[in-house]
Amino acid sequence: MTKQMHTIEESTKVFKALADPIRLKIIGYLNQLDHEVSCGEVGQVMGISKTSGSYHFKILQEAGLITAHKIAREKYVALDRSTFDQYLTHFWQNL
Amino acid sequence: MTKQMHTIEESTKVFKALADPIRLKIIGYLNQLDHEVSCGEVGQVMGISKTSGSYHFKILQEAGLITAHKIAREKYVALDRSTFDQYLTHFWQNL
DNA sequence: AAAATAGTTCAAATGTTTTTGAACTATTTA
DNA sequence: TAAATAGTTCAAAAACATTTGAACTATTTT
Repeated sequence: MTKQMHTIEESTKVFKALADPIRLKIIGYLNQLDHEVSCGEVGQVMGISKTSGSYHFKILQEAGLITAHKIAREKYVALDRSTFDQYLTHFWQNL
Repeated sequence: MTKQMHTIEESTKVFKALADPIRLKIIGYLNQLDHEVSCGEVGQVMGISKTSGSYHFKILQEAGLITAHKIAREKYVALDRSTFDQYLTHFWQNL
């Protein structure tokens, strides 16, 4: 609720995470589902290797764009919409 | 006014343009001024070489984030807020 | 006309991101 | 217990982005 200020470094990290076609497609997929899914499922749908998937999910997670938690063998991810709101929909308020 | 759909490639180009600290600072500078300024002035304020400035303005322009027009020797730039609105403030509508 | 100024272009160098496959950990199934 | 499955890590390779300086065009000033 309180006004958030972001450093240039934080903003750069978020926009770098968004600046890749695979990651944008992952975001689009997670958006239309709107519930948690395993990394493996997403990777299959995207047609990428598990190593590549692991790399891209790490980038998204470190930017705060997805949340993740492990259940047994599997890692489940979902969009963190608050981060999108802060950096994208409220872009001008942060600059 | 009409609903705009963007390809993954177009979105990637815009987010790549935003994914750099110098370019984010340029955007912040142009935002607070809210009138056209020459590339030279912006470059000086940012403390970058004219070659580097030329490169960054090209990236921003090709992404549609700034408009530019030449008057004699000088190139004047300003933010194109409609592009920011389409890709950032209306991010979810485009996915 | 010569010198200065604003910006672009080019190629080389440097730096960063992404992909790949092999080896690994942890969990589940047979 | 052995084999299969989900995901991570690592280092090397490949691909891409950025910086640099020199050479260039076009305009303005002296």
